Amino acid sequence: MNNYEIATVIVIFGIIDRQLNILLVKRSAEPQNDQWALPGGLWLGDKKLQETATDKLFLETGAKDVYLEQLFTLSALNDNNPKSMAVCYFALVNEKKVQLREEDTWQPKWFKAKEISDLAFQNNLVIDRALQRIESKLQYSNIAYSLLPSEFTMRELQETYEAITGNNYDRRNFRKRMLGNNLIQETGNLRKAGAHRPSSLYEFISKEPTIY
Amino acid sequence: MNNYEIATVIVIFGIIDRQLNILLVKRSAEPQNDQWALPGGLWLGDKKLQETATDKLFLETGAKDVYLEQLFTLSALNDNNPKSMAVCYFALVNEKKVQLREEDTWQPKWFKAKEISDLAFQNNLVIDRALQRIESKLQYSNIAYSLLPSEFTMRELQETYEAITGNNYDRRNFRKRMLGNNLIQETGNLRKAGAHRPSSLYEFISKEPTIY
DNA sequence: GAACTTTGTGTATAATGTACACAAAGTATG
DNA sequence: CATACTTTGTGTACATTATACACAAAGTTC
Repeated sequence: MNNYEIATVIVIFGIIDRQLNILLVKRSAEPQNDQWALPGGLWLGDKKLQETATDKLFLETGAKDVYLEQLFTLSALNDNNPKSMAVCYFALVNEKKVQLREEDTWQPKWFKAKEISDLAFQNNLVIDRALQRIESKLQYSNIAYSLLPSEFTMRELQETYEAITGNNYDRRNFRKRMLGNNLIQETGNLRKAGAHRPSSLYEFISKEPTIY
Repeated sequence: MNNYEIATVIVIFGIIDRQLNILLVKRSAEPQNDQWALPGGLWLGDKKLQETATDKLFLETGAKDVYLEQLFTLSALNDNNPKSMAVCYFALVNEKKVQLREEDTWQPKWFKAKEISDLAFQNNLVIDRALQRIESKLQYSNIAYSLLPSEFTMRELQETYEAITGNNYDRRNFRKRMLGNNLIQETGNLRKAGAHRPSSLYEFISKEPTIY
């Protein structure tokens, strides 16, 4: 009777070498065979939308309990089918904890966010919106917890922020801002890491995703 | 083969007597017969999603070229059908320019936002998110243009803001803030309206919807 | 022309954000 | 084991922004 084509699409962010990366997979099917694209899959209606995205995220990265938020929904994603639509998400994962899927076709790979261009299926639009969203939420929410280990140094936190926004912050002011936000606290532990004063370790007070 | 049920749902805001109102329609079909609900309709895939919402908005209110923004997408809106989903929008209309549809069943009616409760189909969730979104966008965007006539007094603008946020602002500081935002400007026209000094009229510099 | 009502404006203070320099706590080296 | 080295940790002066607050201006009404 009808031929709706409903997909979920995820922009998965990770930080590698102080740079914001996005996970892409290579398509091994028409249309757009052999092109890199955002991971995603069809929604069959057998579970909730968000679960479909969560499952896909786990499949590609093995990541669980990470920050995942809906971005928006696009129609006519596939030019050939006006009844196609995509519900788009973005997720933040700690790249070091992640185990990328290793299989035949559709292998995932990290790409620097700044260097991605000319993807098919409006993927660039989705990425742009995801970048805007992550940057603005960084200012007032705890979403960075999902990119970092449970304990981290102030410097690591700062480098995470800098990777996302592209700015450089003053070390002293950054510390004041973060501690003033009441989002993180000292754990009491120290980390000795070289010929210098050891650093205090911090943690996010809450790891509940902030919705608005 | 499949039985997807894809709907668009719109939270239509208007201001009446300095109070934020939301347009509801009464259902005249099962399920939830005779209950008030957010206006919406099925997406048939014959046009883009946003157009479906625009058309529905026009049908209910006669409003065109108003601010309309996507909120988010919900699955399992209809408990009886897991393959149902709703793409939710919110819109801002100038209540005085609006001509509500007057027909048999499904007649629309304004309700004060604060007094709405216990709607079906997760409608309360949708309204909550719409309220959060409109309030936060008000702070840095021009979306209020859609609630006001093209020329308005500073007081009318302030009352609009107060109706939405529920706050009272200092007249002088509000004026400074608004003029500092570079969103509005004087038109040069005055309005004489009673036994007092006439008021300058203002307009939004741009009426392009601000996306982020 | 006196009373009344709303519009329009400036200034002092508080709060916040930004710029910036030096001491503290370790390790490595001779 | 004293000195050099490197990164962490902290305080203060300044600029910018937000907030509180009072009086003159421009009309209408009586």
